[in-house]
Amino acid sequence: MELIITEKDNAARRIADILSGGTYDSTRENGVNVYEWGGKRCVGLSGHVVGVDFPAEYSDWRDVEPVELIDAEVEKTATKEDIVATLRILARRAERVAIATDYDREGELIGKEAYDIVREVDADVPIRRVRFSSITENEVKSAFEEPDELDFDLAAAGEARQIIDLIWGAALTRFLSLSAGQLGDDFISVGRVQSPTLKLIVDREREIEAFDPETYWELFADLKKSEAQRASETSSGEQPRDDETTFEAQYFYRDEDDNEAERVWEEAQADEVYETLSSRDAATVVDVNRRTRTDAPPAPFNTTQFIRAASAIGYSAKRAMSIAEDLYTAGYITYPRTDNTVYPDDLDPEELLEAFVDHSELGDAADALLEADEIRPTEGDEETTDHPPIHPTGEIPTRGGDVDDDEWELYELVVRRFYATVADPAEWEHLKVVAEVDDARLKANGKRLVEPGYHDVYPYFNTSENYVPDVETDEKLAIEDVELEEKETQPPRRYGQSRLIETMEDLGLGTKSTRHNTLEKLYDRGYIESDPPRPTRLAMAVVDAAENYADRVVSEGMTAQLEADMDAIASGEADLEDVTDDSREMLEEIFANLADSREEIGDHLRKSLKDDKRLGPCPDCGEDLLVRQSRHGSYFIGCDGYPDCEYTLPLPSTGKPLIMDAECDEHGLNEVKMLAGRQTFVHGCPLCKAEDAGEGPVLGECPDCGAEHGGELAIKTLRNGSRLVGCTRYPDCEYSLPLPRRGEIEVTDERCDDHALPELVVHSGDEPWELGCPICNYREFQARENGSALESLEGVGAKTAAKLEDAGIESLEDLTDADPDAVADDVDGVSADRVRSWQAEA
DNA sequence: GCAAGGTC
Repeated sequence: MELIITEKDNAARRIADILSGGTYDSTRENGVNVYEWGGKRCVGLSGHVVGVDFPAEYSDWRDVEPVELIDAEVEKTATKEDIVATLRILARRAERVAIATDYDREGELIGKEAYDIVREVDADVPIRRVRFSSITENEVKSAFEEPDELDFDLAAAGEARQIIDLIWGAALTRFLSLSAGQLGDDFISVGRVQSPTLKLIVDREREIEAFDPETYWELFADLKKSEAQRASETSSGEQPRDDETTFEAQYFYRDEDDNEAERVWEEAQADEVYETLSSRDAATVVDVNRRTRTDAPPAPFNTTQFIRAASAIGYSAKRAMSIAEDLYTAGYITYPRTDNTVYPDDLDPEELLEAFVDHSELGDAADALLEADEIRPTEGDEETTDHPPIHPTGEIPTRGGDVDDDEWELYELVVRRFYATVADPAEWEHLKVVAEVDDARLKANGKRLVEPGYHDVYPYFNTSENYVPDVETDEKLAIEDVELEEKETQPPRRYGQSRLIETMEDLGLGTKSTRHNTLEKLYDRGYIESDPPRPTRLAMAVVDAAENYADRVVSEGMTAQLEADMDAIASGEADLEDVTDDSREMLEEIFANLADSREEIGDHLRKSLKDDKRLGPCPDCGEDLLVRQSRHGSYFIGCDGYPDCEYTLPLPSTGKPLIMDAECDEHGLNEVKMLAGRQTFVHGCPLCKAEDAGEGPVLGECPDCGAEHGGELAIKTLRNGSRLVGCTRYPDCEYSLPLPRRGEIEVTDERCDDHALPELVVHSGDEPWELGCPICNYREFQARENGSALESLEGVGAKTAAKLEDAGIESLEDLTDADPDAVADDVDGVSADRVRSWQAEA
């Protein structure tokens, strides 16, 4: 039996189809598809099925100094066990093996991983490598007729990357996370690709923050071609429409470098020009310049250009790729992850166009394109072996049936881009007119699309025209209206997602398959927010720290060097050990410098984390109000002065709060926006909102003002639907407690011994849960949020603290009262002696 | 619970 191994199931099925002439049988082994025919079996991997990692003894972040990771062993372990197991079973029965993974570096490494798995069960079976850059009958068949050998050097280049990325990423990520005490879900990550990408965003933000706007003036005049002149030109003698004779011209002058400049930097000078222009009735045309420009059709889609085009019609990078993935899996478009911008020879554009001619929406354009004498597609700069550029397969989905509207929209984009690549160039006519008023000059730039060319089939680019009438030199134009506009220079704009992805590609950061994921990662890590992405203070602190101590990891130079090293490994000029050893040495040096600065770095990071949550001063005590999250996931605003100050404000139940720059005039608090995808909305000042609260059932006396003024606590519902327990004397008394965002709240008859408030039960989902007394509930939460006091003890981290809490020891007091032996029995990995030493410490 | 790279 011959075993054929591909990179993914989809490719396995298509190759089986081609090689078997459609006669293959499909079976499942271990939940993995296997395609069988005439003595052959074809199975698809799922990309990498093994991954690199450190041995288990390095997995506890607190027990291992990050620097130790540098020289730790790096193991390969199966990450897709079912596929690895299936591969082993199939390999045992194979007499020959063909590795048919993707034709690029990572494909070679994935092939090598499969090779190693096969070799474990059979040391002798012949293993060959077949390479093809698109899954078409010709390419696949000829590849299998001339099998080649696996390129072990190329695979080793990929392995070097894996090892270096793991060591640098893990060691520095752990160092920063530990220095700031950010463990668990909120770790602070660093990596060869994510950090330089983050630095791009942070650098731009620094420019924006440092930007100092300057005032300047621009002058415009409406010029009108005289009626008489116009009439004499129009043979029919009919009056032209007014908007066809009037056009806007802008004042300009020559700067020191003899370039045309429009901005006037001195007000006095602007006024002077304004006077000149206003004092005359007419301007004289001194120059007319007409030229035609050819506007070439765009190159075929690679991943980046597809994302860019999708983003121009309103799709985020993530959404665009997810839809492209679905269209690919369903067979409507080719593989969406590609660097290639040159169609392969196998692609017959005419044949593909013919597939569309009968289609109700896409047929006319295809018909028109087929009328051309010769069809020659455009080519981009990048010709690679990985996959063809993204194009339609010729299989057309039905709109509203096979695909929904969004999917159709992106499908149509891919089809029309293909159309554009085989369409004619467009032609523009540019007309530049310069007119003079005394020594002041005005110019107008007109443009007209004279040959729409590819724009007819690809309507996604801006083709708006700017009308300037035909005029002749020395012609007099009436000055109708003069305007002087005061403007300010603008800071540079933030990068949008697609612009970032393009820049990453230019800098060589990430790959076609990972760039959009890297952006998502930055969002997940709390480094960027909103779209276009804006960096958080945390992001700025992380980039600062990296720039100061590990410059390499925030520089695109690390990737450039790694690429060069990988090329050297691939060509046999270097080996994996040389390259990884050098890299380890560099990281050792970085850690030598980092050692003394751990606290300083941690302080800066912690401070920035707090800055990201700060809204302004607490109206009760003046400390900072911070956005916090309750144990149940809902957000609210609490005071940093807790427990001395128990001031809180509620937040809406939908979305994740984003603190905006805008401040409330009345309370001096930053306004809040709730990020919830399409339902994102601006909540505004949370204190203003709280003042609109509606009241529900009364629970009992207000602990703040009840004794003195008779205030009572009630469940209140705000206009936006969020709830809280607040005082009936609000706004005179601002005492409040948070409530969960979801579920019905039941007020039970049982009362809390400490606070005399009723216990609350929340009904949401299947199981009602006991919230208990709202004061106790909030105190418990605060204890968690502020970190357990137990963590202040020598050698107690979040994990141990949690274990102690589970055993009923929730405070230092509980600990000193406890019997050390009983604690040691209850808590795994804690000895009675350790408990005694904590008791002494407490 | 670290990275980046495949794939879903």
